[in-house]
Amino acid sequence: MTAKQSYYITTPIFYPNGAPHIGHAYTAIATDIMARFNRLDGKDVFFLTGTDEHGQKMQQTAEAEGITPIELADKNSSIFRKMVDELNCSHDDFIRTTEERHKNTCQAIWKRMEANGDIYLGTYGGWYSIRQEAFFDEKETTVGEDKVRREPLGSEVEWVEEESYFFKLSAYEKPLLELYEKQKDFIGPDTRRNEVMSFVKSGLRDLSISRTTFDWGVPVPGNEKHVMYVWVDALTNYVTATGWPDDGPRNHFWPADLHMIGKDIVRFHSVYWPAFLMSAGLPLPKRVFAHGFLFNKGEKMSKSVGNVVDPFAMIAAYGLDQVRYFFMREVPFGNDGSYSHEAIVARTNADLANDLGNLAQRSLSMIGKNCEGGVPEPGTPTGEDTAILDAAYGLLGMVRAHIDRQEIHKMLEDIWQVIGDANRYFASQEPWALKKSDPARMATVLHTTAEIIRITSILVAPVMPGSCARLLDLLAVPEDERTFLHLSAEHALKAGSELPTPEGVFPRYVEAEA
RNA sequence: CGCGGGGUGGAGCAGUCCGGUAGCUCGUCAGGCUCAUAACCUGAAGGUCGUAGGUUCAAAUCCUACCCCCGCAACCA
Repeated sequence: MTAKQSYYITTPIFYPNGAPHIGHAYTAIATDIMARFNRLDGKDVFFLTGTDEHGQKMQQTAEAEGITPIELADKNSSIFRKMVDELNCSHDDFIRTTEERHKNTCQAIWKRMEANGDIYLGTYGGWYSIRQEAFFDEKETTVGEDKVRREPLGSEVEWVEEESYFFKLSAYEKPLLELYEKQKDFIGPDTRRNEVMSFVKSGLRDLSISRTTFDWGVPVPGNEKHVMYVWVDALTNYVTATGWPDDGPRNHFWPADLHMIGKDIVRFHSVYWPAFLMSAGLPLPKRVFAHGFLFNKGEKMSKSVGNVVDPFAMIAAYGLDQVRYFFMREVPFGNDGSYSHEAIVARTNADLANDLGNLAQRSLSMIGKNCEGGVPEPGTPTGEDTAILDAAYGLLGMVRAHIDRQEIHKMLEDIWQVIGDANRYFASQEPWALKKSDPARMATVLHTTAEIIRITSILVAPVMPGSCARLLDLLAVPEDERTFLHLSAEHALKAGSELPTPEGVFPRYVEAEA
């Protein structure tokens, strides 16, 4: 037996300076689906998520709250951990950048980059706004009639310089462009790849990678006055979790197969990160995929507008699997998308309650009432039977191709095509009429329909693990026969298996009385 | 000339790269069925594909100009 193919996938590490919102949940759900899919497809999966806990903002927030930075990090990191748990994410590790293992890896990678001649000490200068607590590009600032230079929101800026270590990003312009050319699927989707390539072609400046103005971070080896600035610290987490530079059971997972990210951090993952890794002599991740943003009824969510949706509240209102399904089906993955109460209700009622849920209920309740022996014994299949069954058995190949390109919405489209066909098949075969005219034929139709539910439930399990498990329970499919290896006719439902009383898995969402 | 996305039946979208009878989901209307979660099935109505030109036998699709909407530049995926 050959060793399982390994598959390492990551979410970004979340910055726990505030509460998680639906965007964090979106990334986590999508990544979880990729992880679960590959696990069911027989791969040895390592799925990493976590929190990025260093930096000036965390330090300032902690001060404002009168607690220490680590107390703040502990508190907020646990909320993100609770979020991924409630989302039913199947992560294998939850990394925190304040952990000792991470400090070791950061310092090790820093030393490798330094030894390679890519880190030097210089001066970082910029227009700094005390009120905004941020640096601004000179192009963003304007000098008013009073000869005072201001940032876009109007506060005064002053030129501030500090000692900083720099990474020779400029030296990696050509290697990066070669990477994008040679490894065409390094960045997805294509629009993001184009953006990154034009950014790199426009010229790269060296990158400031340390700070002396705060100390909440990983100390720079050999100069403890400095802490590492966000890039090296945060991105390195992906390597930390594999145990590098020490020997360990997870070493073989590096390089990562996929970094799933939001489109706002494409540059960090597709420019800075591979450059760091090249410098440190480490293998590069195979792919970076950036999904789009979610808008609340077409409007960007923001705290000031007050339309920020709390993922916990959303799960409570619609149900976890409904939320997971909705976002993956409604929004072409990689594009921006929009959500609203009406859209979630319409989508989940139509697809889950009416199509899949009702298909299961109508067929299983007929089996329950008319087939005392449990799963009915199928007879010789007709053309209609084999057509729908072949369509179902053929899904895996199509769906796998979509998932390889992170086209999660297309996977669901294809599966729901078969579910729709199965409803039409059921209606055209009229098993309720066959009950009197041809009970043996009825048994075949019911078995065929149940088999479609078995196949689709296994395929949809990455998206809706809980609900699909319940569907498979209703079909009495053994726990160890629920992987993609079992998506063939030879593992079809066995006649005579005893079945529990069917009950609805996807209730309709009914509006509360006004 | 800041960058980017988009304007296709009532709503949301696909189709645009590689021109060739305009498609999907929801909604609406009519019919059917009765196994089922007021569900399911069938059919219909509804679009001069943002505007104006151009290329072509033929343009939603290619070219040119213009109009409009939205996002980013603001803690944040």
